[in-house]
Amino acid sequence: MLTMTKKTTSTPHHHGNLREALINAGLELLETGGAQALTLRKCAALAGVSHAAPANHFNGLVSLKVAIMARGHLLFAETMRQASSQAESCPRTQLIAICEGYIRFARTHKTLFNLMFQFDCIDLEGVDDASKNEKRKAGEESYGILKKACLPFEHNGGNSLNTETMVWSLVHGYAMLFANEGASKRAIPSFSEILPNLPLK
Amino acid sequence: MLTMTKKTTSTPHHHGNLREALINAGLELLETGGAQALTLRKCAALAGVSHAAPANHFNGLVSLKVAIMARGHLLFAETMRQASSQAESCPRTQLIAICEGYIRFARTHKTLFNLMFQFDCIDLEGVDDASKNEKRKAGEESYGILKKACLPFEHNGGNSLNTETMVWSLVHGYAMLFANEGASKRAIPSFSEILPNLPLK
DNA sequence: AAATAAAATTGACAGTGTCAATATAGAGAC
DNA sequence: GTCTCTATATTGACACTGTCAATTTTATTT
Repeated sequence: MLTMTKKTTSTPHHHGNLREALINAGLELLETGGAQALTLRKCAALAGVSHAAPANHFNGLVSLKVAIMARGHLLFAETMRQASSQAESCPRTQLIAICEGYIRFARTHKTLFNLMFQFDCIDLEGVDDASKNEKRKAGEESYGILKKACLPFEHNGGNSLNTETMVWSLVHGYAMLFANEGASKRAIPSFSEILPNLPLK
Repeated sequence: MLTMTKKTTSTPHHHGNLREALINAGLELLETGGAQALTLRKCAALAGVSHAAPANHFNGLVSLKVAIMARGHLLFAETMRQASSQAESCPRTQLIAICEGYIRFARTHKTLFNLMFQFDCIDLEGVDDASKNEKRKAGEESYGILKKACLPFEHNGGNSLNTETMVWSLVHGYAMLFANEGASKRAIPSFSEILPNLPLK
């Protein structure tokens, strides 16, 4: 008898889907224990496997981190999409809402946000292609939301790249510098107060 | 006989000035080997002492890192001061020069810059008071340069805090996002192109 | 010169990432 | 159904890390 339509994407061998489980474990450790709690061995333990099991799915800790960064960008994009959908359609209102989503994500997921936008970029030598591709794709998705919201505007000579770059720099710097509880000593202006008046196209 | 005028700030015991040497070693390791090369044991080895010697000067690795952040802010301030002194006195020219110094520092000292502006703030519980104070003071010094350059301008209702916050966010985000060689694929606008036109007071 | 405090050393311990060797489960071929 | 073979997971080891306790060395003070 032909066992037709047998699952081609069958759950692998022992665990089921360890790669996914390790990413989720990493996210959880990051949220609860901070950056230094993100450990290959802790992820493995949280997923219920031995300490060396992750090696079958990630070429070392860095590859897992890159996969987590990718996952973070998906959550990031979702936060901005949600903010956009709850705001009115006026271009400036939309842009502000998305930026506030940006900032809220940074505030809510400090450690993940920091990992995602690490400045001294992770050396991608030796990182899994899967993780790298996921990160690139998810990064483009999240950036695309901001980019789209900049399209109605014009800034410095009609080059839309100028607007994108200005807005992205502004919101990213604001999120980095002020989306921390520690900075609450000073009365920081809201983002809408520092966003320059952008003329519509 | 009175041994008057004996050095009150005498060089301590064995090493001479191990605290300073450890900070310098940390800076060097950071520049040459990246973030993960900054290790208590490597610093100790580079300073020529045993692996546990740093404990006499820093309450753990985090305290050393905070001291290194402080030192970084001094270099940061120096870079911006130099940029300022080499530019003409026109307010906007001054501001742009200082911001370009900001960006140049980020580009030149990627890992140090990242450490200095780590988003998920280092837990300062248990950090040496000396390191904490150094960092606060040096941070105020570097920020003061930018702040001063914002004074001639007015933005959104005469509140100078708005101008500072806008400019700082903008330059910091720009430095974070684009002061990396990896981002050179796209043609990024220069900073002066994205700095909005700020009316003078 | 003796006593005291500061600084550095040594040794140990629990974690960490990573590698090699081994065991095991599932997939496909017959 | 059985047999291979590959993917996956385990175990054990290694070097390296931060940190602690005990000890020794050095400098200052009395």
